[in-house]
Amino acid sequence: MERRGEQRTTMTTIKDVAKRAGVSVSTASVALSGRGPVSEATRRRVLEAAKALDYRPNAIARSLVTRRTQTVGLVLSDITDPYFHEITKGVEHVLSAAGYALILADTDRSAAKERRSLEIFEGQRVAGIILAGSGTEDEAAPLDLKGDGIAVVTIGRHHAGLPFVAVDNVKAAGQAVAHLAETGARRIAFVAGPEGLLAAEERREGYLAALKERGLPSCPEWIVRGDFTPQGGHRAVAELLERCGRGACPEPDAILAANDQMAIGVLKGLKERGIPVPEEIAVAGIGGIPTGEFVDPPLTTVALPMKAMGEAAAGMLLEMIEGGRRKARPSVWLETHLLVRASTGAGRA
Amino acid sequence: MERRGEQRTTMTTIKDVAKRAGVSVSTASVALSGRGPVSEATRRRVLEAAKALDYRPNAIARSLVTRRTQTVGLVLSDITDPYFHEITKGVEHVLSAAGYALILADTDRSAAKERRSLEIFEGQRVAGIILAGSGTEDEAAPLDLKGDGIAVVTIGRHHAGLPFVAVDNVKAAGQAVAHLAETGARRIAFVAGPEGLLAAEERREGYLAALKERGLPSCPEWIVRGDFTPQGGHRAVAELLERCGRGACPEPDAILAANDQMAIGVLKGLKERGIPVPEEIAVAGIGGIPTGEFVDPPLTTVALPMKAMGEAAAGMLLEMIEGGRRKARPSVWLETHLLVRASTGAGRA
DNA sequence: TGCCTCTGCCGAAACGTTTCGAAACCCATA
DNA sequence: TATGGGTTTCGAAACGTTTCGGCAGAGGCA
Repeated sequence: MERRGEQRTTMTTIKDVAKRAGVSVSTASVALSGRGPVSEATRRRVLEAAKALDYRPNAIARSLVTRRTQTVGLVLSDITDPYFHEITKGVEHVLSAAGYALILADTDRSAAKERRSLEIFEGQRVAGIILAGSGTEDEAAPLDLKGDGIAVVTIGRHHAGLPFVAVDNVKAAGQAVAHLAETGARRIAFVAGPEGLLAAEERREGYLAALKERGLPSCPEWIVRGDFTPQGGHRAVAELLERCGRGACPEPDAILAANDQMAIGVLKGLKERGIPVPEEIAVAGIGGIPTGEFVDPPLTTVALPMKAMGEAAAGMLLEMIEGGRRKARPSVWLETHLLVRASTGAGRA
Repeated sequence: MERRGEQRTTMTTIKDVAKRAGVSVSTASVALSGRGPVSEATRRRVLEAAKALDYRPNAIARSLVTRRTQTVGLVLSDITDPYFHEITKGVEHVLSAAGYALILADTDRSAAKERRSLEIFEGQRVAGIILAGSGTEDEAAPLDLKGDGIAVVTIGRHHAGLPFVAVDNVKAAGQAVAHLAETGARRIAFVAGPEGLLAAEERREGYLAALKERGLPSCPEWIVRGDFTPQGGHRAVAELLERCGRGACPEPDAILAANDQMAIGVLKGLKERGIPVPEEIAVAGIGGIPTGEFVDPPLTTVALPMKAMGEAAAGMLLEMIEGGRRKARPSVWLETHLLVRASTGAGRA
């Protein structure tokens, strides 16, 4: 029998309101929504009754008949990653201002959990879904959604054949390399992100392209893989210093990390070894997370407009939901900008 | 007319499944939920049909008739504040494992937005609500919820007459003071949190109590108000150094900040002034946010078990929802623990 | 006065489920 | 062949809304 909970949700219904106001249910509905013609007198009576009874329309019943909900789902790969905080904030602001509820799902970077979350969203009949964070494998699942009338927008997954909000990661990495070069770096190492992750690969590509473009030397030993965490950056710097110098490659005079989190780990690693930053090795990241300002030395980075990305994605989604098919859905590229701080700055040759 | 969206959600319904399997709707329902007696043969046919049609039960319709949803709301005051990240993660994990959807609301520390979020939650008929982050004013609104059968658990708001998960902030501040004293500090300053915020006041109280208990001097000029942000901590240290030394109070030899964010701001301020930490002034925080490990010097802090708090709150809520009135609802206090790092450590007298 | 139009209100149907009581079926027993 | 009991299936009602067609009454015009 599986006798579960007693959630006796006996809140007041529109029927109660109608009775108290002495009108039919349909009239009450019309009066409350202001959708049809009602005399001023009854309108007032209904509103009064609703207030007196503390009536709260049942969104569930409403959705059932209108076949439309005021909820959207946000899927992200790890709510603990600073990258998502501002995104989430932006999304939440736009949605709640429009009267939508935000359902959050954290996939822990697991494709299975992502799939499951999407199923729950479908069950809830969300009006739309925002996919943030990186599908590595399994780009098929989100595509399935297109079938059943759920609007989808992705953030930073511009390859999936869905409308997206993104930044140019190739260019972002290029900005960082350019800046490092301008401050005198000649041997720039790179701490890459997790394999197969789109943003990570693009930044790597941008790094290599920028080296070539500027005629800077490149060396396979200067590229070491991380996992987008500070711990990963910390390990990476150990590996980097160990393998360079004794092999064919000389030690780098700058390190670019594919995200800020790793850059912060790099700083910590260098400090532990007593290597002065930026005098001996300059360090830069990509991301622009708030913490970067407070580490030592403060971190130079290429800032991504995260909050704007969240807002843009939510805005696009709302247009798609409320505008129906008529609205075009222009994906958008947002600009990144260099944030120079001390980790590449003063004291440098 | 306000002609809105075209969200034509024409997904397959249980009726389609029933037709394909050649049974009635009610039989299909029973077969799918495994709730009543069905012959093995029809059960299989129904399941097959459901799979073939990619049937996804409509949670909305289900909720309407069962008068029960599988959603819970989480209200927090600022999703950007690291304090909430682990909490949110813990909550999400427990809920999604139980098949519940998490609706997120960010109040931006505004009582009006909190009230509005709660109204939306009521409209959605969430099964339960978790209130994290600090209601300063307006503790009445959450209490109203008790009326209409929505379970409520608070995190860190143990004064509101609702079941709660909390830490002993007084004791936490005491732990920090004790540690500072043990490392030789005699003149401990305090960067307080925002006025009226419960956790902030308790930590302040704990700081004062601990000073008294250990016979350490206290001085009103050593207490300066912050706002729980790094910028606030940064400003606070400026104010502190300005007002002390020239007045009646000597300069402090340690600073305890009411949260880690402010402590990080304090570190930055001291560094800018060339004051060595911990040699001249030791610094500690309360919170245990990840960033603390990566600032310079790494921050000593009293760690709060944030993820466990989220998990505990979600667990309690589920018990209340599924267990009905029978279940007792024991509020819980979780333990804090000191995390010693360099900001109070080596190099100290 | 009679007819028409407009305004304001109402009843009923529908949305997609679950659940409950009753009908239908099967087989065994009398 | 009837009766009975147990199993399986079915039909209908219900959940709380919105929406649509229609109906009553008021007012305008001839």
